[in-house]
Amino acid sequence: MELLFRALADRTRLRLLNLMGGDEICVCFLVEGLKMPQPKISRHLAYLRRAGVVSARREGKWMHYRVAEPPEEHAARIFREVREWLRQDAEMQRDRSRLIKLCCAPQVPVQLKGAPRPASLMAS
Amino acid sequence: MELLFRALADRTRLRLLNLMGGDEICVCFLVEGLKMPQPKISRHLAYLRRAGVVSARREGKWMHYRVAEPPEEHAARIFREVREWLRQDAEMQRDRSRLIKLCCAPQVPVQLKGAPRPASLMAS
DNA sequence: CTCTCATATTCGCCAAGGCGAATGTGAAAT
DNA sequence: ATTTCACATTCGCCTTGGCGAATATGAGAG
Repeated sequence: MELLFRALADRTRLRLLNLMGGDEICVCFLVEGLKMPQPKISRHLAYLRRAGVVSARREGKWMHYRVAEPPEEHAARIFREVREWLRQDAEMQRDRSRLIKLCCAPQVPVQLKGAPRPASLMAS
Repeated sequence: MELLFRALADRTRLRLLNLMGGDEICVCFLVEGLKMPQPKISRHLAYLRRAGVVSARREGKWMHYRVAEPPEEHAARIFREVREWLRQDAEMQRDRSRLIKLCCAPQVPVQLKGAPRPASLMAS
C-alpha cells in the first residue's frame, strides 16, 4: 500500500505516468517529451517498475513502457482516479501537447529518427 | 498532488488515519492504540497537518485530530478510496479493534483516566 | 507560583532517494 | 569485430524524513 503511494509521491514519476496514458510508449519519447536527461528518466522508470505500476517490453533497441493496473481492487481504483486527475492538471496537459507535437510532427527531431511512435495520442 | 501522496506513503501515518475514521480522536488514544512512543505519534500528526489532510482542535490539555477531506475533487475521491481500503486491511482492522477495546473497556488504562473518549466507534 | 499532565519540538543519527556525471550493457548496423 | 544506438546502472553528493532520547510548551490543578 505504501509502495504505491511512494511511487506516486514524485512529480517526475507522475509526469511519466501521464505521458504513458493507456498506451505503450518508447523511452526516447519520454526523454524528449519531458526534456530531461535520459538517466533521470530511466531511474524513475526503474522505480515505477519496482513498484509494479508499469511494465516494460523490449523491441530491438527500444524499450516500451506501459501503465500496469494494480491487481488489488482499491489500488486499481485509486490508480485510475490518479490518472483522471492527471488529465486535468495544467502542467500535465502541456506535457501531453508537447508529446503530440513531437511525434505527429511532419518530421520528428533528429534524435528520434527511427523510433517507434506511440500508437494512440488522440484523446486529450 | 505529490504532497498528498507523500503524506500517505508511510505506514504509521496510514494507521493514524485509520484510527481517526471519520471521528475526532484524542492523541492519547492514538498513542495507546498504536502502542508507540508519543513523540513519534506527534511527529507524524504534524506531518499530516502540514500536508493538510487532518485538522486539530484543542480542548483544555487535550488535542483532538480529525481527518480533513481535501477541497480538490480528485484528491477527495482518492482520499475516500484510501480510507475504504484501510477498512479492509487486516492490520488496520486489528488496530481498530484494539482501540475499541481500549476506550469501551469497563475501566480504561491508567494513562487515559480523564481523557475524552472518541465519539462513535460503532462501525467496524 | 509551582507542579503535573498532554502534547509538541529539537537533536543527533541513519537510511532512502533525488540529482548530474560517468560508465556499463545489449542489440542492431556496418 | 567494431561501432553505434537506446537504454540501464553506478558513483558521489545532498536533502528528506524516519527513529529514539531528551527537552520545551502550554493548560489546568493545587
